Amino acid sequence: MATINDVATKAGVSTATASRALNGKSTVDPKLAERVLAAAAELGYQPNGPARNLRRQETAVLALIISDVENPFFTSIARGVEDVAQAVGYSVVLCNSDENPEKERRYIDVAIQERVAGVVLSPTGTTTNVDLLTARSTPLVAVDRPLQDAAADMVLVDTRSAAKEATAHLISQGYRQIGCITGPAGVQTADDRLAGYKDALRAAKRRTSAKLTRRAEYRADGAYAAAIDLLSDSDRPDALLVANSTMAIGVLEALSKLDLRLGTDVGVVAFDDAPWAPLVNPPLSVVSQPAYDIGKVAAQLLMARITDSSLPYTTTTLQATLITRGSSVR
Amino acid sequence: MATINDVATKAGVSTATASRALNGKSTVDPKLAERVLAAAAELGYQPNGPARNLRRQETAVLALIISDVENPFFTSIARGVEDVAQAVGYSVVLCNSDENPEKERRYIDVAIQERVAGVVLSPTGTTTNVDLLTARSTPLVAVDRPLQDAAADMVLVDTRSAAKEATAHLISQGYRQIGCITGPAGVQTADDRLAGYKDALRAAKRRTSAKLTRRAEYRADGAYAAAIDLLSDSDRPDALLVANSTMAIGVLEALSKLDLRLGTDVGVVAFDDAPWAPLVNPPLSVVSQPAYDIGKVAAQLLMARITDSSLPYTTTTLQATLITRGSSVR
DNA sequence: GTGAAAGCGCTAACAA
DNA sequence: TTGTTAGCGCTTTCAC
Repeated sequence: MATINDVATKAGVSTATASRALNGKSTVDPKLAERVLAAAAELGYQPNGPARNLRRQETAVLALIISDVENPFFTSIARGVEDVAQAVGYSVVLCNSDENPEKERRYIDVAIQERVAGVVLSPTGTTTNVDLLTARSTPLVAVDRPLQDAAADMVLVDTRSAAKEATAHLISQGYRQIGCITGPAGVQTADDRLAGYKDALRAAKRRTSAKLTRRAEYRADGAYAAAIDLLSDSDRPDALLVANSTMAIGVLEALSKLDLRLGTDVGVVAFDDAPWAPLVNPPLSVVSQPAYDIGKVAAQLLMARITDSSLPYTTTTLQATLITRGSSVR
Repeated sequence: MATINDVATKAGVSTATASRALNGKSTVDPKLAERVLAAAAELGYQPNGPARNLRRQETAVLALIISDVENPFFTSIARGVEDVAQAVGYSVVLCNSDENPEKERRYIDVAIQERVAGVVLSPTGTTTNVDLLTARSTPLVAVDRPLQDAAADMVLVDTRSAAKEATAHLISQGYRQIGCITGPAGVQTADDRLAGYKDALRAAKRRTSAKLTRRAEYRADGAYAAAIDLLSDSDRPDALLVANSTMAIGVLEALSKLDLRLGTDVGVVAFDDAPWAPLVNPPLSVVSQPAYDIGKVAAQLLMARITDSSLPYTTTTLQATLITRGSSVR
């Protein structure tokens, strides 16, 4: 493994000059610079990242800790973060906390230990402890879910009013008993979507009933069980607001299992416009969240704060849009 | 930022002892060790990763370079890799090459510069240059797609015979004109699936015709265009083998656009058992690849080679399984 | 514009 | 069992 010393020797200059040339500093004789570059190429020189990072006390790496790599919503965020980071020469390391606070904590530790330049985090809970990050003043942006009074920028979606709008849409389509399947209590997006659902019922002077709402992990299987439970009742709901697209899969499976027709027997609107949503029969109505933009904005905020740590903390709230398709029409 | 020196001072020992205690070496007096640990906790000590990596000349990090984060097939692989790595205390950084050889090269550079312990790569092409890795003897495992005579383990899927089996299934179901939509030439999985398709036609003494096959990027939009093109012909195919699940989305959109009924008008079998596959109407028949296991095996091979670099290179070929559902039945 | 030299924080000889 | 010390590869003063 050629080091910068080897390159310097080969080019007949000091390591200092080699370093300057390799980093494109202007204060170096073009002839020398060329010799250094040539030597580096010839030796197949690759800078030693750890050494550089140690010396510089900083890295050009962002950590992106998301709660579920297998959820298209989060991978879209990842794309947004990555595109911004790439453009300014930063790398992104993706860590999957799997909705597991323990794993999340481990990855935060790793991020600190590797001295990453900044962290984008979709917290597993509002109580996620980011003090370690704050203590070392590692820039942090929370996405999708807010963090209780943390020193961090946040990029959120106005998911409560989106849920309200979606529910109001179901009401306007003539569904009478509208239920809701949402995520675990304490997960802000889950609570917000449930709240928005209730907002709409209240606005329409409908009674809300605990019998019509279910909570489950943000996964297909939990949603499947919840849907079976909800829809097996004789007084079953005739429409459902579903809190994300993985859950929607479980709900649609339940419908099919119970021989209930989507749209006709049970209207459905689900959060997240998964690529397959238009393909089911009838096509699935969704609340489309601007996932890519969330990632993009988050990365921009992070880069800005890396450059200038004195910036005030901001919360950006993006809008979601209701896309009505056949599944919410009688 | 407390350093190990601060911890040592606070505990009243030398840095060496502090280091040993922190790393759980047995050769240290339990009393002292305890004092060190207490001091570390009190100071909120977090080891400096770059310094440690520089000194140790190794990192407990694996790089996983995949060609599409938004494809469930690859995220399943990621889960497999991650689970194995976690279990032995390694971190995984996920890099998205986006089927772009340029990005792929950049990430390989990053992996080398950060001196990762090993790389799992789904190469964008067979010609992907991994010489840099080989030169520094960084352990490498290629997944999904083979690498031409590279010093690497490989974990592949017998996708050619799976394609043959899927096509034979379509033939047995009475489809007469079977077409194929596959990925770009030069991408081994794309070529293999096409070859398997032809194998089956040949075995059934059917003529193969270039008019029935199309190539496109492994994306929904490309497959959509290809399907529209293929199915608009008066002599259109009455069944299609589709090379992955993102493409399947495009194909199903095309079917719907052209008002052709899945299964009845056009039988379809697609690669990859996406979570939504059972939900379309009729449910989509698929070739299910053991993605999670690919990742798991790859990580195990990598860990083994990190431990013992003299191991012979192996190629593991896993089987795919045909899951027939309604979309391939008349 | 260039070089000599210090030092980032850590681990691992080597000595005691 | 513990401490002293060198040095991983790099960047960056500082002096010239």
